[in-house]
Amino acid sequence: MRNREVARALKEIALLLEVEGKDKFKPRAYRRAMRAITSLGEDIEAIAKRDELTEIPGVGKAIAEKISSFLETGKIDLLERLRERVPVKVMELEAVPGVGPKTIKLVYDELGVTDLDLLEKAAEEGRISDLKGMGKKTEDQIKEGIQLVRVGLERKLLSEAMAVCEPIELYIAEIPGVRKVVTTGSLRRRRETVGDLDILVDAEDAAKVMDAFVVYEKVTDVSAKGSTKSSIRLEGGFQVDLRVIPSDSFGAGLQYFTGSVDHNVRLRAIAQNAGLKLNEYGLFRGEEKVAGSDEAEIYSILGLDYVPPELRENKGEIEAAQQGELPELIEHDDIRGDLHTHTDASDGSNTIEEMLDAADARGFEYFCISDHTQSLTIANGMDEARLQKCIEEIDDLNASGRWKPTILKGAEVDILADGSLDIEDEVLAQLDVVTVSIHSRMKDSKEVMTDRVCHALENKYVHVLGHPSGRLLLKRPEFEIDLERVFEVAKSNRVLMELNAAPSRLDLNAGNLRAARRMGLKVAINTDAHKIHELDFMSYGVYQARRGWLTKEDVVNTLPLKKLMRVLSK
DNA sequence: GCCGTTTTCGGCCCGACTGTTTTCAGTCG
Repeated sequence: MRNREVARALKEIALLLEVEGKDKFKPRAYRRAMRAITSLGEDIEAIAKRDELTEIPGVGKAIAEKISSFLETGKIDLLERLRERVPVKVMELEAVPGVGPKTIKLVYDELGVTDLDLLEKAAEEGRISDLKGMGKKTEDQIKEGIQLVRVGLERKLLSEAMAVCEPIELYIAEIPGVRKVVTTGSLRRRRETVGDLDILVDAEDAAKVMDAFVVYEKVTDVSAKGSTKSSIRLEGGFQVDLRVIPSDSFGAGLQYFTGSVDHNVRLRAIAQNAGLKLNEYGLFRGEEKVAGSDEAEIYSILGLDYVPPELRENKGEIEAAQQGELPELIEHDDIRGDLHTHTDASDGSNTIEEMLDAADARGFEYFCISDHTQSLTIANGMDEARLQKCIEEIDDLNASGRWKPTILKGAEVDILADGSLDIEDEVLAQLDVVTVSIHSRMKDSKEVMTDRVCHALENKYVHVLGHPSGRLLLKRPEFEIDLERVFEVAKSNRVLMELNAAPSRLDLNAGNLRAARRMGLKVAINTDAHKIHELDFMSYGVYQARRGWLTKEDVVNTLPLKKLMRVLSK
């Protein structure tokens, strides 16, 4: 996937145009296209190949040509020319909090600053505070910002962000006079990774909330404190914004701060066309507020069904909501079991009994044990003989009647270099759920990888393709693979796609899930738990499924056992 | 540069906060 590279190039063009300062709408257009591509979820090269770049909102003929050029040659003429005219490392300067295009232009024009080192030098020498419109405080802020960039402000996994968020929400909830605390932004939309927290508060006394918020124990820096809005940084640089919104505007605030930006821009345009105005305080006709306290009411007045936060990405949810065609998204309670878990028979941490106790405690109706197979030696993968023993052990455990969930016999079988499997068919034939996964040769070319996976899916004993894209969020990109072809082969061989719920994977991504759904493929949401507490990853899987527009009907582990077994008996 | 149930030309989201300003520009979300 080269989406990120393309987005980066467009952003650099936008910034350079802004620094040049000739036209302020052109850079805005490039930024809009950049945002659309960032949240695409589908491989932009595939879209380019289909000649459908201009279907991306914000991408017209001119930008489409530049994207094509970038994909083919790695270059964009305009960008090259801009870099010559404005030889400034805009991307690294822009990363400094508090520094935007205008500041970049100023320090470049007046001080010849072209990169982070020169910016730091200028700040250290006090030359920035001498500039018009700049002062000592701004200079100090820039110095601190440079340190933050150097430390590396990165996004957090959704799971980590939620772990940071929870105690802060509790802390705020206990401030006297606080009526409601909701975290909005990308966390509420359940994005895979989160850059900062946006907390919304309904309280009697805003000032009291602000005072308490900025002295939260883990605060290292207060970057803003006003009467309704404050920003802090936590240890490690994670930013948390807090807003206090009046009760009768709380729903509008929720809507506004949940975003996404593009979803909100569309919504405000719909309001405008209806002679209304939408902002974080409410929906207004002239001076009169027609909605504000209730988020759903805003959608309703604008003629839309309520759009769940996970869908608010301007990816067709507005149109669907207008036509009453939003899918009824899967809920956590729909899940009846987990089809991919590990025990200490391979690289899991808990015994099969411990895992079963945990599954029982979670009220599962069925539970599949699927340890690794022999090629994954590092994970103590099983050969046929050990797997055979496992199968017999599970028969005994089921017979014991000790656990409520029916224990399903499974394995996570390795796909070898040539696409064959590392366990003999006669053993696979005895398993209830055969999941196949790639764990090796992840740098294979797209062609080879796609052939490998498709070949594996043609084995008649295979039920599920595990973590189909192989990515590790913030760590490892997806491997090169033509998922569209994989989906087709899966469909004709009645193979299910896994949505791996591990928060570091969330594999498939939302765009892939939608594509799979469109093709009529069924999905299994699995935790891939290696420890008992990882069974709780299921929530992240459900969030991701919702982001991928999946309904209960699209997900096989919402089925009662009998129906599930019918799906699995190919 | 993009886009259109007012428009193929003429618009382009907007409010809070900060800092450096006596009334506003820049950044951020």
